[in-house]
Amino acid sequence: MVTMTARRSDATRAAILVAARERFAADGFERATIRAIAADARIDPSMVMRYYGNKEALFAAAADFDLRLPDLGDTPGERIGTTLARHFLHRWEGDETLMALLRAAVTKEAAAERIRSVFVQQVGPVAARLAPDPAQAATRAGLVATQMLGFALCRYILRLPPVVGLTPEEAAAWLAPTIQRYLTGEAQAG
Amino acid sequence: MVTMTARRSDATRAAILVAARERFAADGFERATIRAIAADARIDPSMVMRYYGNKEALFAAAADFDLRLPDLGDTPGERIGTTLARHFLHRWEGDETLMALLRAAVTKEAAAERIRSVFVQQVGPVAARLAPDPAQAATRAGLVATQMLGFALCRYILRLPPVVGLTPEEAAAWLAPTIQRYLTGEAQAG
DNA sequence: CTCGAAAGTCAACAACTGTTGGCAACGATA
DNA sequence: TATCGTTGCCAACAGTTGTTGACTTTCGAG
Repeated sequence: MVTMTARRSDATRAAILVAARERFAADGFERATIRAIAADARIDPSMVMRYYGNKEALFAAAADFDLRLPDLGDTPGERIGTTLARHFLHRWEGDETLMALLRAAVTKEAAAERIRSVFVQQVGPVAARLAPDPAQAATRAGLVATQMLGFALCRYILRLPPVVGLTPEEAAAWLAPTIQRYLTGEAQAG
Repeated sequence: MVTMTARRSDATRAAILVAARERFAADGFERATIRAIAADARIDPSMVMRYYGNKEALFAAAADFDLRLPDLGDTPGERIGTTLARHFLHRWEGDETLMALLRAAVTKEAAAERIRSVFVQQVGPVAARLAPDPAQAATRAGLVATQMLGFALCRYILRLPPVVGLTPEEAAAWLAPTIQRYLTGEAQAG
């Protein structure tokens, strides 16, 4: 048979991945142990090794994700900040992968590199299309990253009470003008 | 004699603290080992335990710091954003303690709690004095935290190239209007 | 039913961790 | 010089970690 048949172990593989994402998101890379992940998935630790090779590769599989930025082609210029702010918030609220990646990125260079590549490949092009000055597109994308990652850091990881207390709508309303200015506002000379 | 005399071991204590700050800043709490810190300080690991008790207490001693926010009493209202942005940047550029604290805060609840208390006790009062609406002072302080910690995260930890490439003056120029608006701008309803 | 690969279990390994207690060298005080 | 607290080093502990290999069980194809 040429077609890829579903293996009997697919359920186990998936359970490992779910447990790994949860543990990496909650504890970071080094505190999330293979034994704890295996216990959550109700299997033996050695199965994790068999199916994913080692801890690094397991993390790489668990932290694989996509920002899924919208096209923005038909978005009116002045609503870009609001649209992007809402999208980022929605993405963070619903996917543990992002928390796993951010927590690990602080102490694992490989995870930091992945975050960098996500911003270069996914936020960069958006900024390139919207920035009034192509030469500063990368800087503008970076500034957007500082605000969005900073918000996620304070809300989901550090859990600063005033930031946790904001509703997604309130948060988007505060952040939108910042994103809008970083992307399309006048350049700052310093 | 009542006055505290300098102990012969003060130099060692200080060397341990310097090495600990460097390692915690570079590697985070769990990857910074007592053995590595002791090696950097050119002493035996057991000395670290004798002088600081355990790893938690060593971290607490190494991560003890003060934001040293300026008074802002005689700062014209419209220059508050610029003044604060510059102050934060200057503080981050010159003190490894902040990096050690942020790196550890991502995986250590005790370190996250310390960051929270720093913002409540040091940024909160500033926001309370400047915010047009006292009820929203805490929210405004939290928003300032999202931008400043997010910038530090992207520049010093994730090392996003466009953010690393900014000069302190350029960075302050971009961030100042954001800080200004979060502190003194009109409230967002959501 | 038979059989062999796949799936899962179990025990152990080597390395590393924070931490401890014993013991030697030092240095000021008497 | 004799004494005693201070400073430092060494070796070891107990626990945890990622990882491995041998073993048994399961189950669908022939």
